[in-house]
Amino acid sequence: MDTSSFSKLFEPELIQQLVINAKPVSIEAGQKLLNMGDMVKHIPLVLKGRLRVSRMEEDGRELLLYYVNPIESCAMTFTCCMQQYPSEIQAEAEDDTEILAIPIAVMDEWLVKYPTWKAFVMKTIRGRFHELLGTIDQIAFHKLDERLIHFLRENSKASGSALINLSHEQIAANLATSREVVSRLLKKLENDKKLLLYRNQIKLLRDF
Amino acid sequence: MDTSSFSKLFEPELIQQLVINAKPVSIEAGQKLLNMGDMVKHIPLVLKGRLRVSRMEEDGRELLLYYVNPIESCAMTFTCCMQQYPSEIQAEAEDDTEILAIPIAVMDEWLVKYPTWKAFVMKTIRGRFHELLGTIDQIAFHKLDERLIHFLRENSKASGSALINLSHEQIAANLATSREVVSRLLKKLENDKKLLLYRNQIKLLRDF
DNA sequence: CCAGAACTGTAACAATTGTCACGGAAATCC
DNA sequence: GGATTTCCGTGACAATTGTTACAGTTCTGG
Repeated sequence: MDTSSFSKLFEPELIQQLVINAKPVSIEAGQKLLNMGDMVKHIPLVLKGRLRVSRMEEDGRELLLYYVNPIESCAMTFTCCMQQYPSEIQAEAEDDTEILAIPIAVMDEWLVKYPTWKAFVMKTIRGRFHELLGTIDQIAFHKLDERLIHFLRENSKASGSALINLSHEQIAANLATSREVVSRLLKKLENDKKLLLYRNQIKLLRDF
Repeated sequence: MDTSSFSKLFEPELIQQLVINAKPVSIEAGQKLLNMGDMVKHIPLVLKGRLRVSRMEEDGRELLLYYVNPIESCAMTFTCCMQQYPSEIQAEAEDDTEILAIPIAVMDEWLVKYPTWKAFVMKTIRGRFHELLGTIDQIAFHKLDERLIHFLRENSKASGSALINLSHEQIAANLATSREVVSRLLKKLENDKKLLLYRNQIKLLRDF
């Protein structure tokens, strides 16, 4: 197991514990890791790739909450699992993703034992609060065109590329709106020379 | 200091620590406890009354995030203060409120030392995540009329009364919309015999 | 290659929400 | 009591978003 990415984050003893207790798991892009209502059995610690955390309504409408990137974990999972509550969110792999699955029993123990783990947990929770607040700001205070631009920017930043490989349908799901509305707004952005539209792909231009 | 409400929650030794370290503070209704951007110096533990936690845009629009009720604390404060980050939210007293102000230094220590404190912190964080997700659901998936009804219901439940003492302007602020829109929707609800409108007051009827 | 599926473009229209403009009623302040 | 402020009602209109319908295009699987 390659634990080098954690060497600056955790003390050696904790890394030893990680090797002993955590199970490496590979997830293909698009595969579900956790459904809403599931009981959380493991904490995912992302090594490579990216997890998409979202929320879904009964009617199938979805809303992106945040991403979990490498060397990060999922805060909602911490708190849900520590009290044996069912998950209120769903998580799926955005790209091909590798994680360490940490059994919930040990993480509670580590919290008391390893200061670096405690700090990591707190940092993770703070980060997720921050992102949730960002999400709330977006949907409460911004119009759909701004939210779309924000979404495309974030997506581009995360992938490190000006190319976004998503269908209008998928984008609409992330913003909890309809495909037609997204198509309309995207076309407007294309007319304004902000981007180029292809099938299943969007290219952001210089002055996006 | 009256610590009886915590006797079931915390072990005796921790209650001793509370008495030694926590400072009782009274806050009048409407008074600000924390502004956005402030550094957090103390954790508030609510004894009586209620704190309103909200978020504000530059242009002055506000959005209610959640309430902190007696024997609860503010999760965002935990994580902000433990890493010395400025607050991303503001808090003010909804009613006349009494809190215990706990210095941040000790709470970190308690986390390791007292299992009941750790459980309390985790429960608080989970609860806030839950409420934030509820807020997100409301604004992302529900129309304004539903959100208004939801807001009135919550408010009534919290105060334990069918009377709501708020102006249309204040309600609009909580929902991040305009006064006129709220007036319009309230009038519709009144016509539907769901409630009665007075100046600065709303009375919810039987079949609200 | 053909059929069907998935994706995109677009017009027309409906519903919701936001904004402006006012007027009147109720509370508050000298 | 009269002036001023705050609150509420309401009409008219604009802007945004949602919905329906349909056509054309590109991909995919036999």
